Amino acid sequence: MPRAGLTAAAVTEAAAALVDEVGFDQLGMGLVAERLGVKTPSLYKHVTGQTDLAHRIAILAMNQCADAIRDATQGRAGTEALARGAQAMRTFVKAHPGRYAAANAARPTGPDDPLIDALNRVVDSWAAMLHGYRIDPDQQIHALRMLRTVLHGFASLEVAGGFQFATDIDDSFTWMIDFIDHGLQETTATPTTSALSPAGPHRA
Amino acid sequence: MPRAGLTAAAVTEAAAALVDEVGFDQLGMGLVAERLGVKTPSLYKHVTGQTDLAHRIAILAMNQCADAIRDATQGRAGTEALARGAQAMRTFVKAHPGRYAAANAARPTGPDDPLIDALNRVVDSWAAMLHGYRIDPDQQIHALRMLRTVLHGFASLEVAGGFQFATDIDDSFTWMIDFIDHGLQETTATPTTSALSPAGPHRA
DNA sequence: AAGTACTGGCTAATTTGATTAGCTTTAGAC
DNA sequence: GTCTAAAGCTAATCAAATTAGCCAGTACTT
Repeated sequence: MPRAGLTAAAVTEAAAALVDEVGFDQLGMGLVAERLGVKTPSLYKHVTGQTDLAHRIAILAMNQCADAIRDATQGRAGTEALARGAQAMRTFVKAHPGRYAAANAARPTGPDDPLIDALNRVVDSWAAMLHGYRIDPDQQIHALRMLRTVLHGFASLEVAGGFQFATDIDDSFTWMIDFIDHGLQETTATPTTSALSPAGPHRA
Repeated sequence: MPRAGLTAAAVTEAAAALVDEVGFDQLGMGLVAERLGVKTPSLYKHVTGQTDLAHRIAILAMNQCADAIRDATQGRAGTEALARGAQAMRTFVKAHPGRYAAANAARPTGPDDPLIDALNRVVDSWAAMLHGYRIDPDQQIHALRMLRTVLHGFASLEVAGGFQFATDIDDSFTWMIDFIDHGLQETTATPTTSALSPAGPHRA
């Protein structure tokens, strides 16, 4: 009987494809093994267990997501980079809902977890997109967190089927990104006082 | 041997308290039973199983969240309602991370699932908050989705420990809400052309 | 080409946790 | 006081992950 010739990476790929189809919460060693034409215990020669496998899917997902964003924003800046980066992110998540869910569920195991590097690659891409906006350095961190919040929030809600009417969702997304874009431009252009805090964040 | 006097609601409450402490992914019938001073199989007299229990936690969570937002925004409008409602939401999620996670994981079982009502109560609150902004009816849906996106995204990232530096997170949140508030005011005030689409969403 | 060590995959056994079956006794109605 | 429906219990069942230990295929040496 010939061998399957598996490897940790191959198992991870198969599992990632699986969760994209059946949902992350349906991940099981049995299903992965079946898909690879192998018996369940064989998987343990390549991954230490289901937890490890989920963690590997998360790393794969974040790196692929980072690649997609990088490719989409290469050589662009400001508004255009934001629009393309955001679209790339959303497209990736819609195409790979299961591995995105895995990425959200994963927790770094330590300070040198490759998952952290992968996450940082994504965040760095967004930080780069913001450079085109000449934002006050003090506000960079807040703008970056808002970007993460918005992109993660939208992807997360959409994947979870959180939006009632499937129609118009594309419109809502571009509307939202446009809203952010306008606001970011005003952040530097128009000193304003805030109604929420005495000296609002929109000051230049 | 006296009875524990349990009920479906009591089991749900105990389970909700449990997941807030140990995390939603640690939910288990054994832990819930132990906390109630009862043997595991006894729980099945009140809930049909773990899936049902998680679903009940989700409904409880959404209703409590809706209550919190309603109480915080009663009689307020516009900027103030937005600021208070958003803070109420965030406060609730930080106090009850486990049940919020349960709410995110839950899927409605049918068209008349109480979970849908609970979700709608939250969304309605936000829609009410937006009324203070005199937004073009065509854009209401987009603004509402943005609000959901932002509030859910932030809560979700924060609960997951997604923000690296714990300091400044309060500042980031108010900054972000302030950013949204300014943008929403401009949405009606300043007709603008969009860089992303020929006729942008910021038109009046 | 044969020998050999390593490694991948298998079967069988173990463990953990959810769920079900069936019994016993309480709490409330009459 | 008795009677009935339901609450809680113990014991049994089921499903899925994981572990133990065996055997064969691969690759490397000579």
